[in-house]
Amino acid sequence: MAGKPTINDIARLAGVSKATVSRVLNHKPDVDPTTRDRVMRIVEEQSFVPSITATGLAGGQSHLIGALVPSFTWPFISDIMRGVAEVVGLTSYELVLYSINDRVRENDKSDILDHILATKLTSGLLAIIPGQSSKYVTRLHKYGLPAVIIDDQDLPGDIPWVGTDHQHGSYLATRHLIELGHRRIAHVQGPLKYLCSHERYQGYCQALEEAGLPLDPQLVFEGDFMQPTGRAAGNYFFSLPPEQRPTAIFAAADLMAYGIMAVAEERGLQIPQDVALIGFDGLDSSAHVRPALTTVQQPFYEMGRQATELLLSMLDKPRFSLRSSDAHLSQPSGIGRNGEQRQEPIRIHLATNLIIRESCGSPRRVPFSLPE
Amino acid sequence: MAGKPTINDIARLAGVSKATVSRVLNHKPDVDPTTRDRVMRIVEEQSFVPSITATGLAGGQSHLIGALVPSFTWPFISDIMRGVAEVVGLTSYELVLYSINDRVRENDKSDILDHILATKLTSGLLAIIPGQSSKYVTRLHKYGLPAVIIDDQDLPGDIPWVGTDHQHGSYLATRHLIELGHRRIAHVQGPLKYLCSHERYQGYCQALEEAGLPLDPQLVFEGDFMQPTGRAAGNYFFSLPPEQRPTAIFAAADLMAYGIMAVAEERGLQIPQDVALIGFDGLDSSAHVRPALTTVQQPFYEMGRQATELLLSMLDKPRFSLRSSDAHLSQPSGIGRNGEQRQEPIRIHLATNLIIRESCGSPRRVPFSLPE
DNA sequence: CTGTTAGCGCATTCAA
DNA sequence: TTGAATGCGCTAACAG
Repeated sequence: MAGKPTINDIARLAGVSKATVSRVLNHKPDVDPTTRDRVMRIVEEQSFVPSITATGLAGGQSHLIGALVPSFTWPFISDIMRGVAEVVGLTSYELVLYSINDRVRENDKSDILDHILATKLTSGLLAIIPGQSSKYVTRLHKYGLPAVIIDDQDLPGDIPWVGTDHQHGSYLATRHLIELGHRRIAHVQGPLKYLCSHERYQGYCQALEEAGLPLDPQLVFEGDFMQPTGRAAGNYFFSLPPEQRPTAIFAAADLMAYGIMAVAEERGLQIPQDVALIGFDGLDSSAHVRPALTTVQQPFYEMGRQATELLLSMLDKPRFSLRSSDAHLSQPSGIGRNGEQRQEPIRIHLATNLIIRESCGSPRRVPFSLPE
Repeated sequence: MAGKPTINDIARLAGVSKATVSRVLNHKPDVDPTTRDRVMRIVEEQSFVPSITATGLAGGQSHLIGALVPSFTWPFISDIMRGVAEVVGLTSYELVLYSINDRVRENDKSDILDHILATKLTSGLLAIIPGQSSKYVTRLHKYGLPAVIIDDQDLPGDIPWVGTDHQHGSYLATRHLIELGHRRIAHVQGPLKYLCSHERYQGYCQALEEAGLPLDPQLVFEGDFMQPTGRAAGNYFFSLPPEQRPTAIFAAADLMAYGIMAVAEERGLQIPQDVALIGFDGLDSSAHVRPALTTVQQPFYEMGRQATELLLSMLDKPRFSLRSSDAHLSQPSGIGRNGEQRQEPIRIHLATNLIIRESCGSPRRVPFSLPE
């Protein structure tokens, strides 16, 4: 019995058939308690763990879930994966990592999904896949592979989705600047090919509108979430004639805010005295830059958790129960544990958290009160 | 034939037995070229991909490799995983992620390894596991699961290892400071429970000694790689009487260097004018802090690649060949493709790269020449 | 060179 | 409540 004990060994040692061992292992109801105990004792003694491979083959359920991640270039992928791993660790599932190479062409993404579908290794998929590519995931879902999209996507598709409430987060950030007394607030957008960029922009607009402030197109700049476009935005805004210059900037990504900070320093502008700044994402490093950056924190870890729980519940494992959560379900109606009668796709929007630090400063001028 | 075609379908369509299909798929030599072509055509037509699960079960080789990662809290895990994923993507293997929860107690790490061993899901393991815990990995290796340790470890064990040449990297950094004219160079160590902390310290000592500079214990401070201990070190060094104060600091981690920068700023000290600073790790963010941080860049991505290639070669897949590399193999003798006659464990030390930026400044005083 | 026969380790019938 | 048989999709040993 060197190596790994098999179900046969356990059956022999316990004096029962392997069928019975299997029954015990799978918590079948119809097992004599005495027999069950005897089997369990041997199982523990031998620290027997059934082979996932064989279980998968025989049962048709692989007990593996896949995670499709866009390489690891984005810092928050780590946080999402922490959440995913945590939840998966609580179950008998294992996690298979599919990563999209950075240098991959758009078509290849489709190939990867084909591959995932073709190998049928995993019985469910968590997809962190930005922008347009998410449409490929929809196809998976059609072919019967349960999938959950995390955060980003093209259009609200017909596939379960867990992500951030981008609009509300942006609304909070912009509103905070307004409450501090700012009236000329600029916004650096993310790339407009991403839905979330629009959503964040909407939040910005919403706050302005609510406060009765005009939306000045001159104060809106399209970036790409990365530092260099932050610099570009900074240079643009800071070159505006003084009276048209924004007194505050809301950047749709912390990295872009860093770029603005760099430009400000180069030009001798003080943050927050000369211009207030708020970012979006809540990267760890934002607490460490100087001045520390006020930012809208996305609940990445929680996103990973919830998405995994959702997927697991779709896989319909009775031993796993979806925890009550603080999520805002956009469709509060019954989740329909069994996929059959799911009428509308589940979409979970997680709340953001505005972390107020130095970069947005204290109230300036007379803070005017907002409409309730 | 809805769903996924099986090897039976292919066999029928091609008019051969499944054994033959299997032979073709596995590139067996003894197959009639005509037959091979015919089978391949059907395989492509049906875009048939054999089930990894079944292949594993039948062949005893799971075609899965595991990656054990210490949660994702360390920023460079991402880079390592990028390298790993890249190489795995080139093969027919898939990657299973085992992550060690942060909150896990030391014993639980052993449990995870037991779990990995017990489930026998993967046929090889890549372990990124800091410090003491690596001893558990050694056991895996004993039980016949090929494993490669990435970077950190307790003692030079008897297990294949791929990591950074910490000592030489530190040597380069310290030497650079010496060449810039510094004579009082402080060092902030990593936690001494990690071997690499000692190695980095040794590199520091080596450079001092080579330059005939005294090793002043007062200028050595034990940190823990994190920012707060960097602050502590900064406060300590900057409180020293002026003539005992270091003119340069070599921190064994970028994060600790950040802490020093923060303290310097608080005290009105200029970097690099008042004190030069070099970090270790080469985090992306180090290029973006102000002043930009000179640092010893660890080849994380390359580490991931090489470790994976090494593991794959141990798994002895003929279709995969270990690329020639720029690594310094500590044991240049034949690697012994087949595990049998491996006399000594393979240890690959990858070279670091000193990235010179603003934080260490230009030469001060009269740069004195070093012994060749 | 190729087909046939056995399993790999387990879950799931079907009888008993 | 349990045991015996059958098969998941594939590889491997054996013949032919």
